[in-house]
Amino acid sequence: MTRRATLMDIAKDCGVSVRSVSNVVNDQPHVSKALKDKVLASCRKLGYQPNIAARNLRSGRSGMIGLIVPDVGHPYFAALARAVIDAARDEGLGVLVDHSGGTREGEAAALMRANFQGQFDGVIISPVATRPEEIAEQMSTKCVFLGAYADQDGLPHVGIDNRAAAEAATRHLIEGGATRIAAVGLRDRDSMADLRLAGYRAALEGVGLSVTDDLLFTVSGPDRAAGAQAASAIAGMRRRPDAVFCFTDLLALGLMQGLQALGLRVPQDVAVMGFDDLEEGAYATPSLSSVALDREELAREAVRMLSGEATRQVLPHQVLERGSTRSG
Amino acid sequence: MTRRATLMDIAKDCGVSVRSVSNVVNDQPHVSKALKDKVLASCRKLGYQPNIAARNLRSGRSGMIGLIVPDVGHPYFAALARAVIDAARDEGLGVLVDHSGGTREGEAAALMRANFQGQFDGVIISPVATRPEEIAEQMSTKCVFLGAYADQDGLPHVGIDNRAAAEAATRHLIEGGATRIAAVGLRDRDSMADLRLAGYRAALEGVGLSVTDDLLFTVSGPDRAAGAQAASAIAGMRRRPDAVFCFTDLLALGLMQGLQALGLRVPQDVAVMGFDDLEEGAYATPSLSSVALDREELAREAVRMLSGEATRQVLPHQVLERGSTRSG
DNA sequence: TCATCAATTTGCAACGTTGAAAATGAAGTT
DNA sequence: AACTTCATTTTCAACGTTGCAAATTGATGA
Repeated sequence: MTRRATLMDIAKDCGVSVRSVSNVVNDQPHVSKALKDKVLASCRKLGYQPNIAARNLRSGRSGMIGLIVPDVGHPYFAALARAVIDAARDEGLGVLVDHSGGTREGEAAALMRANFQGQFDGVIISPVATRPEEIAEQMSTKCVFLGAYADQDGLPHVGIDNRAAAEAATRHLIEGGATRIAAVGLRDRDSMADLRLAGYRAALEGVGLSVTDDLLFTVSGPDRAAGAQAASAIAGMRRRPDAVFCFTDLLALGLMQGLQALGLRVPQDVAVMGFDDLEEGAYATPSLSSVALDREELAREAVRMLSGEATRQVLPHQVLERGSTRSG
Repeated sequence: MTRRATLMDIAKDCGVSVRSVSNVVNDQPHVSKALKDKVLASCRKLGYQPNIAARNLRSGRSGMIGLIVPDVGHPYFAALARAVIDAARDEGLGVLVDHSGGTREGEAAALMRANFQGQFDGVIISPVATRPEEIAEQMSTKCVFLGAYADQDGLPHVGIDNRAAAEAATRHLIEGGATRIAAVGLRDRDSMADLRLAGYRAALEGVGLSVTDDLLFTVSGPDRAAGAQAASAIAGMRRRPDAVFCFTDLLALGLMQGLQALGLRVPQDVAVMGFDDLEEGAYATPSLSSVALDREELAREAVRMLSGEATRQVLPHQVLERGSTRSG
């Protein structure tokens, strides 16, 4: 195991200056073909690999971005991470992934690590429990926020119009004939949920349906178990809803499974609408209706924003009708 | 926007040498309390953040490891990534995640990026289409292989005994009363699948059941769709199997959904066994029996192995009986 | 032939940190 | 008083790269 070759080794081998080798390696203009060939041959011969740390030190950039999500194991964020990694790759960037657990302390810790860990060329973050202004303030690198925050002016941000999307989703249930529609989601501190709740409200009020508290179910987590729990609560109601709008697909999947285990049919007894368009939802029984967005576009936009000036992108969404809301 | 503070700034501010500041920042022994206090106060005052690139250059290590999986969006690898990130964090390491798509070219490209992208302190990789020796050969960093490769001597490797696990899973189906058991999985180039197939064979032969080719289904991909496709094939068989062993949970989930859509009951008509213990399987209808391993332990072991000497760890597995194989 | 100019190549210094070893200084020993 | 010991602090020189500006080369035109 011998020392890695450096620019100087190549330079000596070729009998040229270190700087010239660097020029070749970095594809600078004004390099003669002869030099280039000679140097590249030598690089291959000696197995030259640039020392990224040195390059980073000198250039001040790292070629890496950070991605902070609540939980990479969660299907939604897994899909998001994939999209971000692909988008970053297209820009020649690597992605260091970290997760926060979705708690305030967890997010604070992840931010610390991001500040400390590396010189990121930027950080993409999906915050849950911490306000973007607060995050931007304590970060030493440019941050782009991914997801859905209402009105944080000036902070770079990519997402969809959650309120409008939730309203459209709820309206879809109404158009399917539902008249008593429950909402299931997180509430506490989660501004995304607030927006979706507002959309749900707006849809009901838009057709003169009243929103009563007994139709609102706050869940304990963003997972299937929480959805299943909501299912028991809903199945046991005196006046059972004929449709449920879940703020995320994972909740909806847990809910569907719970309802069915309790002998209710989806969508005949209860229609179910999710949000996120997880692949898993398309394969559930019945397949889950959901709100979709273009994740790849979302990721590309976020990565682009890290190096650009734009600060706010609202991407389109789409309500997908599948088995869980298909009447008849 | 002013320049970031460096060790030298702190040194000047405190009237001590740069090296002393470094000593404090790095918690070296033999630092007087007075110096330490003075320096730390100054660091806070000037908002000092160490320059990681410089540190990396000087120390020759980066505090980062690479993780290369076929697809971070795949639930199994998403869960794995989470575990690796957690394990790495405990060692003070960050994880740069990349995916290969599971093809030979994709893996080659990911390896290139890993070699180039950064000076990793190590790379953890779950190869699919490329042989570990081949990978180890072209990597400039230490690699630990995650998953299940048969007999690659000397290469650091963590996994379970796939053959034994598959045998146990199949035996579980036999003990449930199945006599005609199909196997569904990838075949091509995927040595993990080979091992599982071998285990399946061994279990059948162990009780005198013959393994016929019509019971072996090769799928086109590692996803639900492929499982659903297998379902049609199986449902349409002249002599239909009474149980199916799928080499992964995702296949099993697609299969179950497919079978049910075709009017077959699981497990009454066909019992289904998966492999991987995805959270999703526990919430399927019926819940999916599967082979489990301790992912956190797997990840910890892999990370540990990057800095250690050990080269081979076989972790225990466990067959979980759930609804999809529960008779009566 | 010589000045001019563009294309190509080079030297120097710095990026911010840490390893190695040397210097300092206080306390203890002979 | 001279010598050792030990904790603490400092000096010096890299680590491998690239920005800058200057130097060299070779060709062109006067």
